[in-house]
Amino acid sequence: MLSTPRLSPTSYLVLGLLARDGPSTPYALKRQVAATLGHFWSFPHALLYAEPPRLVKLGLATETQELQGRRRRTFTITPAGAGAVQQWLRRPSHDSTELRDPGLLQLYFADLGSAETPRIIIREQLAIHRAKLKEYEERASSQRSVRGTAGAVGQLEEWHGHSLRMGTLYERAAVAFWEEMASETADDGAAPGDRRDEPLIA
Amino acid sequence: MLSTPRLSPTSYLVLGLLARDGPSTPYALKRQVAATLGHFWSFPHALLYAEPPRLVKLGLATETQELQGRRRRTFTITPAGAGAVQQWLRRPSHDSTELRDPGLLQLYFADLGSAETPRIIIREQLAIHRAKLKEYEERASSQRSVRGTAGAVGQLEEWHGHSLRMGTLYERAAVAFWEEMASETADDGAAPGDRRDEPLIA
DNA sequence: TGATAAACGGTCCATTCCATATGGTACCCT
DNA sequence: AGGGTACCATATGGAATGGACCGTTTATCA
Repeated sequence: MLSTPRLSPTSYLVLGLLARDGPSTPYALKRQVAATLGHFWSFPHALLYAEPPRLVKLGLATETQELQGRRRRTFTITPAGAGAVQQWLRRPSHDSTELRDPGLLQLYFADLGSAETPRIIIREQLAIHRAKLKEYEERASSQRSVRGTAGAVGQLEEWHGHSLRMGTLYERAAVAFWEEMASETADDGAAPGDRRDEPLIA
Repeated sequence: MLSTPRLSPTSYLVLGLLARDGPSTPYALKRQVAATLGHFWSFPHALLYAEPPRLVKLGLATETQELQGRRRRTFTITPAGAGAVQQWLRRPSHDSTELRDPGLLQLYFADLGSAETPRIIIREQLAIHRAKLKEYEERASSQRSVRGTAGAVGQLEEWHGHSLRMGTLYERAAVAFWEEMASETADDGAAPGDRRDEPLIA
């Protein structure tokens, strides 16, 4: 019970989804993830097929399988699994964040290029993240308007908004990051007022 | 020449370090990385031993080996390798960022816990990132004072400062992120004008 | 001085991850 | 019924991961 052989982030992802959405097939998990966390933390679908059986072996979930047709396997969280989630939520994650950003890597080596290289890289990354941020925010606002008309929408909508907010917040941080880089690098003819609203068009 | 079978971020990391620091052993690469990018992008050392030979096979580096003692292998970038780096620096990285943050994952499932769970998680993450930020900034300032006394210090110091700035900027973004989360979740006195951010509690 | 420990430098291995290919199932349309 | 296209799932080969392990050099101290 206490000596679970160390659960991975993937384990908790699956357990969490099973806890929140109820019994699910791996395919359902895959779609959930793709629509939410998948935007910035890629969980390959093969993983989401491989993880639930592991959880079953640990007694944290159970499995039922269709006997005809697609023989879909549906996984259900057990009390032990739910307990593991609760325990995890109470235990602060000291494992440090992995930020694998190709743009950051380029910036790190920007001094190997020409004098304009840093500015070019920064401008590019800024454009990319602003575009993504805009996309999130637009989707969020359309979401809101839908909700406005429909009164009490199901939990689905609710967590959808939840996940969108995560993406939004992350992209907002990224934009802030690159803007800071831009201002630090705006040596020569630096920005006069505020160039924050440069058109995003490539 | 153009049809290199797709170089990975790891490839460019190694090429970039070879370009900047000159001929290096895998161990030297490992130490460089650990002191800089490794803070937020873990490259396991085994990778840094495996990658250079691959680059040799592609003609982007050459290898020499000590014949006695530890039989260290030293790798040197070739003109083709240097060209690949330059080309890469000019090509914007559209591959999206991977942000693998256990804290973020917990936050995503915070509604499965008790009412205080979100606040606890946010407070924890904020503390963690603030501590790291402080550490970076302190090291940066001690760095500066050393440089102040020594006049023209070598390039080593320069890129060291460079890398520190990266860590610093990243942590600053993280702190901003979690502060934003904190302010959004400071419900009890909920946001007056804007209810978009309904409390996460189930 | 010699013995021992500690740090250095590197390799190897079991496991997991990951992307892609591929195979089966259900539904839709005519 | 036939065939096209989503949908759903697994298989597979290569890479990444992280730790154990091993030889070399330097430090410590009796």
